[in-house]
Amino acid sequence: MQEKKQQRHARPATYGKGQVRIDAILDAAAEVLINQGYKKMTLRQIALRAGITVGNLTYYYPSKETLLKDLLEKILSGYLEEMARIVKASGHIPEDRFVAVIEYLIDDLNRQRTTRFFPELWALSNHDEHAAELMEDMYVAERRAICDLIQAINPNLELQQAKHLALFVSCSIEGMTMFVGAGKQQESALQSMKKMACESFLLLIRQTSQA
Amino acid sequence: MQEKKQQRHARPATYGKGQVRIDAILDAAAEVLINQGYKKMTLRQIALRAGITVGNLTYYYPSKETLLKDLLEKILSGYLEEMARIVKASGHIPEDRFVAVIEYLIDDLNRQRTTRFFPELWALSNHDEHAAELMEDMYVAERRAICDLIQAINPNLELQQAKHLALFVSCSIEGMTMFVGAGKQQESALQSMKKMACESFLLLIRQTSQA
DNA sequence: TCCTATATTGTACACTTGTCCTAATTTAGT
DNA sequence: ACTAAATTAGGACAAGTGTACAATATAGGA
Repeated sequence: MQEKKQQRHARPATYGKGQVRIDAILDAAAEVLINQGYKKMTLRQIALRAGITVGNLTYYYPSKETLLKDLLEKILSGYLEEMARIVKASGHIPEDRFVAVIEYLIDDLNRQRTTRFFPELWALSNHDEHAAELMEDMYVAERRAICDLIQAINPNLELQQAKHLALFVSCSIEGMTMFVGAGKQQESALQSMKKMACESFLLLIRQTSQA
Repeated sequence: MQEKKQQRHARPATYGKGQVRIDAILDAAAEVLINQGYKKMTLRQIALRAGITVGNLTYYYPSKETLLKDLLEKILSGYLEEMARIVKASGHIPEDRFVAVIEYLIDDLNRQRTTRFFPELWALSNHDEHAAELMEDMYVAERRAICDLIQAINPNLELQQAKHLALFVSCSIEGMTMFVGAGKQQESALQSMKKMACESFLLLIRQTSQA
């Protein structure tokens, strides 16, 4: 039962000041990544946004690689925690909980932070092994949560079927990132997508039968 | 009835040699983009892969921006042409044609070229206006094709409904890019996704009623 | 063959990148 | 106040970036 510990790659900050700095650095890095893209996410831009010097930045993060690791871990774990919160907070009727999760995920596309970050992550994980691992971990957890809900809705499903359904559901929603939400289509489209997705997924889950 | 002309941004090549060079440059650029990502898509890498010098490269493309334009236009128009070919080649029963298109799009995810290129494009279009326009043009055309098929399947649908359905279908498939196909999940998952997608989409199209 | 536009090379430039290093400043416990 | 560790600033570095340009080589019609 190994717990995946939240390990920081930054220099361990002993004074309070250092801890604040590290947070500021990661926040600044996230802003730059989201507002300007990974290509322009340079140490100097991050330092500028964080209000410190490059020298100070490299004191906490001796390499850009470690900074990127911490940044991705922080952002991704944020999404996972929020997801877990939604699952817990929703009622006890499986259908309702499923719909709550779907609607949360789709509503999240209204945040520019989301619609800009994930394509960067996907592109990054194409050629960055560590980014790929972190991304995989997050989606595995997301699919597991969705899979549980699916099995609660239709207990007759085999595990493999439920897993494939969860994968399909996850894909369908992630695919909206580039097209729906923050500054892309009209608001009505997002509402329409939500309705369509929920109805379509529930239909698919209920009517899928054992092999 | 304006025709969007396929305009090259490269220096017009008068000799045959020049035309061959431009093709080689774009092919090399595509390879580098797909194999190493946009960040490493440098003029020197492209020139190396194309077997020419940087000086020669900048003779045809005086700026990296124009090279990127031609590259994206070439790749995207390739996908659009292939898509149009599939639509034309499929039978005359609407359902069959729809399924053919869906299956083509999903099967295409078996090409690493596809699963690597599109995330790069999505990330690029986050902060590159021109990339965003080209991408939008392609997806608009794709959705129009899907929308036509949807209306053929269920003529009772209002245009807006059909458009939203097409958007949902397109999103669902694009979302698979990061998770299914070339070196991601097992082959069985892709087959399962194909089956699920077709059944689910057809169900959704048939049962959606007028507002 | 010769000649001119085309194609190609090699080099140079100004700029940005991540990383490194030393000196100065600040912190918090004694 | 003193001190040792932690933090910060500022500058330097080599490597890599896109771009510019003059010199050379090649193509293909006259």
